[in-house]
Formats: sequence, C-alpha cells, structure tokens
Amino acid sequence: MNLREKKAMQKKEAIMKAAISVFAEKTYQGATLEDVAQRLLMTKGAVYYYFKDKQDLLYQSQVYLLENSLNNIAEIEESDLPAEEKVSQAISQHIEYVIHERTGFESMLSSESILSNEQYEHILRLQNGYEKHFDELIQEGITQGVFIQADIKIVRNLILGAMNWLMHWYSEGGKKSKHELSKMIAFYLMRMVLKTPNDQVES
DNA sequence: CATCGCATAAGAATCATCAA
DNA sequence: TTGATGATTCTTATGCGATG
Repeated sequence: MNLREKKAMQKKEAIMKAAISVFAEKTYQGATLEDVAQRLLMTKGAVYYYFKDKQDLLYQSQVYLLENSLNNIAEIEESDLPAEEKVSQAISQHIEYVIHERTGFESMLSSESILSNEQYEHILRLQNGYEKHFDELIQEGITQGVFIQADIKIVRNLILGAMNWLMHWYSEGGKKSKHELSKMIAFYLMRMVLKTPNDQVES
C-alpha cells in the first residue's frame, strides 16, 4: 500500500468514525450525509468521493468495526500467554472496544433491514469468525486443563451475551473507569469456566 | 371524512469544474 | 492527476386545500 492509498484509508476511516457517531445520534434514516460531512468540516461531495452511497458508508463502517475486533482477538490468540490469560484479555478487550465504539455496535443490531443481503451476510460471516476465535480460546483452556469441561457454544454465548448487554446499562458517568470495569467483568465471567480447587481434586 | 392532486421541501446522488 | 467543491438534478416525503 503506497502513501497515497494509506492517506485515502485514513480519510475513509475518519469518515466512517464520524458516520458511526452521527448514525448513532440521529439514527441512520435521520442522519444526512451533510451531517457526517460537517463533523469533519468537509462537504457531502467529498463523502461521495470515498463511498458509493449512504448504504455503502454504513456497511463499510460496520465491517471496519468488526475487522478491528477480529484483529484484536486474533492477536491475542497468537500470543504465547496462558489460555486463561488469553480468554480474560479477550473479554476485557472486547468490553473496552464495545464501550469505546458503543454507538456503532448498537446500530449494528438494526442494520439487517438496511443493508443488502450480501452485505448483511458478510457482516454475519465476520461475526461468526469472531465467535470462532472465542471458541478456540475456550477450547484451549479446556484442553490445557485450566477450564472445566464446558459446552463451548453455551459458554461462549453466555460470555458474549453478557458483554454485549453491557452497552444497554453502561453509563459514562459511572464510578469505575472502563478499564477497571472491564477487568472486573472479565474476572466474574472467567469464574464460569475456571476450575476451582474442588474441581482439581476430583479429576 | 377520505382521498386526490399539487406544491414544496429535504435529502440523495451526479456532474462540471477547480486548486494543489 | 487527485481530491474536493457546490450547483444541479433526481427522488421521496410532507403538507394542505379542494373535491367528492
């Protein structure tokens, strides 16, 4: 990727981030591309230079968020941390990202009706890919004997469900920083799968 | 009251054109 | 040549009075 392409990517990223927050504030239908453009002190013509149309902007924004999540978890998976630590990190990192880009993830829930089938299917594939990474991390813990013999799918959905529900109750003004909070939640969720001393004795 | 037709507005998308 | 502009055209939604 040459310099020019990198620059263009940065610009696209900036537009996508602006779009995510504008869509979150005014809803997709309620927001105009002028709103998005104004946030970056550009004109809507410039937005059309980078994106085919409004729907394309929404689609690419969501792909962008998901791909970032995927990269994050893949990085953790490839690291040489103990399995227990990997899952714990994946959880707290997911939480911090969801809080950080809360608005974008919220709108992902309602985008099914807006995006084309192909677009939505691609989003789903990315989500599945993310879940798969999570499953692999959990499996690792089980194989290494630090987690209980759990049903991976159920455990994964419980963890993801708990994390994604967070965006409904999290508030900026809370006492805990998002870092503290994510660590706490990771701690609680981990207890669902971690072996306790009792488990160790049995097996 | 329902609805038809029309005016108006707002937003989406295109296009000629410009500056760096 | 590329990125960006802003005027424009196209499209859709909204209001609203006239008409049956």
